[in-house]
Amino acid sequence: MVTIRQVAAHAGVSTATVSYVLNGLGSIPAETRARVMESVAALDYQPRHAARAMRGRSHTLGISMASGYDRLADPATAEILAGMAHAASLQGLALLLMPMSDDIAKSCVSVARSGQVDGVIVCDPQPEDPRLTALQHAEIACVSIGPQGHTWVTSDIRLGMNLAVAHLVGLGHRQIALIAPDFALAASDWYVDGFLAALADAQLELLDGGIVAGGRREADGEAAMDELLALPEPPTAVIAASDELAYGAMRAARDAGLVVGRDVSLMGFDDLPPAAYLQPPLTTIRQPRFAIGVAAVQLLVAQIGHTNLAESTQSLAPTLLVRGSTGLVPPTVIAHLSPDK
Amino acid sequence: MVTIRQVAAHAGVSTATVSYVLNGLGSIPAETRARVMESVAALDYQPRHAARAMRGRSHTLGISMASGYDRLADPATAEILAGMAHAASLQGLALLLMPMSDDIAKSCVSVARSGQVDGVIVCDPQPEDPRLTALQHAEIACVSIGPQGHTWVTSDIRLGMNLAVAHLVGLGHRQIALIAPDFALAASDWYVDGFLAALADAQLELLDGGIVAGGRREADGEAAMDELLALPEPPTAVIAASDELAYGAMRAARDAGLVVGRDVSLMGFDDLPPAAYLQPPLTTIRQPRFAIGVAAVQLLVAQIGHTNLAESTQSLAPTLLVRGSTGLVPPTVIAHLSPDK
DNA sequence: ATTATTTAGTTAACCGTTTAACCCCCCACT
DNA sequence: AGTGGGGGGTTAAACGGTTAACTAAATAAT
Repeated sequence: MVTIRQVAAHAGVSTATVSYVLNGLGSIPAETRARVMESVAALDYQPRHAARAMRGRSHTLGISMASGYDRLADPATAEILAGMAHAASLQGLALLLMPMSDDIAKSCVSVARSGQVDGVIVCDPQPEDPRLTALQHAEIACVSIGPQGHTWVTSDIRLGMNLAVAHLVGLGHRQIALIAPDFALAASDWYVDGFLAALADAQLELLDGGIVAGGRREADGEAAMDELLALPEPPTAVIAASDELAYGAMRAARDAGLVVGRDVSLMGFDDLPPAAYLQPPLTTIRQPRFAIGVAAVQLLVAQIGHTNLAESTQSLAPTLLVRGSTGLVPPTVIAHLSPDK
Repeated sequence: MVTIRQVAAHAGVSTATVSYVLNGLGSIPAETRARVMESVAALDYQPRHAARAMRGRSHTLGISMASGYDRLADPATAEILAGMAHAASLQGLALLLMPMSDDIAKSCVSVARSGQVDGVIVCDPQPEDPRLTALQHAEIACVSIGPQGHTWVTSDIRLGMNLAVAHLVGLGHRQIALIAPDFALAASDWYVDGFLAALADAQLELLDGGIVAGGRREADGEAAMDELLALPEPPTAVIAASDELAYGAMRAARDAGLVVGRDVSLMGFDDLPPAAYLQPPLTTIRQPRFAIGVAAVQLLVAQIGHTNLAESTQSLAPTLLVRGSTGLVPPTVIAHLSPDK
């Protein structure tokens, strides 16, 4: 174990000088600096992280998951994490997947208060998430992934809905329905609000029964689609608030004898890995997950430096991915409608 | 910032006593113990991680990625990570996504030597991976995900191949081909060896041209399948060494006018998220990714305790997932073959 | 009755850096 | 000659725990 003292002795200077050289502080002439660096190299010196962390910061950001680390296996979460890891690495920061006990809020705060991390990124924040209140109370820098707490970053769902509706309108659709997301989701209102706003933008009226309760799982999407298809005036296009709902909706449509993309258009929301492999490939709104991760790190870093815990939020733009599940509004439907109106 | 000294003063004992109580060491009577714990609670004391890490271990395991953190976005990697995080959390260990510079091997070793982590899990080890040699040279505990280095854990590819071949043989197939993986993969030999061994087990001969060079991407699988279908004696069943190759192979088969699962059977290897959503859903070999992550942590922890760096490897069993892309060998082919033999 | 052991603690020396405060020497300026 | 000011360092006090070594009293063993 080589210490800074040994390096100092080897270079014939004091430990302070070595420290200054290593941290680029103080006024050290090039000649001394070179001698010290030589000794560092010769002894293969590596400063102890724990010792430096005792004074300054740990240069580590914590990641807190809502319930268990099973969520990490979710491709969407993984992509956000990749963005965070990428951004952190660029700044020379490490990311810590914080260990957790039964009381997640408590274990999350204690890891932060122990100084092992300089701040925390809260993933999947629940409404009134106890982690957020606890972190805030302990005055620990934190950012949440999702609209919760005082500093957060999320996908601009409203914009996504606008993109989706605009795409369908551009294809001639006038009767567009929404399969709503799980209402337990923090951003669930945004889907509905965004949908309604987008309809208004396009000067369309909401179809009777045009918003149907969805949920989270594929089966929910299937049930919702069945409901929509049974409507007296069924929609020609359907937006599912998540890809997973769309999977189910697609099955329901197919089971009803409809060809998705021709007889009825269907859009997802998320762009999960299976989306491109469905038959037909799913037109969807891609969430800017990697960018969300990057932004979260940047926001957190900014917050750690300055003690001003000013609110700061960021909504990142999703993008439209046109694939095969959406198409021109079927002429038969138009014919059926023309005399109707 | 509450320190151990303040707790000691509050409880009317020395700091040593507080430390012993907190770590469950020494012989402290229940009465004193209780008094100390009360003070800890009253002052809301939280020991500094850096200070404890200066003496003992950091109770943190490092994760090193091959090139960049983009790999984290890969669902397969994510699932392994979830397993690691789960296992680590159970032991009260944190997982650190180590920051990295251009020279990954160097930055990986320096983080470990700085004592920020007690050991490293090396993901996606390349043949002759510089990280492994460097870590080993620095005598840092490490485990790799994949057959490389002295301690590793991986999926039992040979067993997987056996499962695959056995499944197809059970369906009556006798002419089975393999689309080989990227030969840059550390375990690439295992796929071919396992396939050959499984054929031998079933007392089948290798088809002429029955092993075709694959690769990594979907397009490679497509090309490989085209090649197989053009064979004078085409296989009735094909095993792709990865799901991604299978996606391409499925497309090629469909383009050739074949119904996968009826005219030709196709199997993947991995079970990635899209597999279940293909048309037909892909029969595949599910890699025990979560379990691999768990095992990696356990192996690493075992290695950290004892300084004996004994070799220790673990191959975890994959499982067969029967879906729609495999079926009974087509009768026409049997008819065609019967007189042939 | 004396010695050995156990119990219940205390004291203080670390662990390896950082950094505020200080020092000394040399040069320039008045 | 005296003074001021920087360059180029050094010294030593933190930082907040852990733990080896020690003490004092109580209990057990001989």
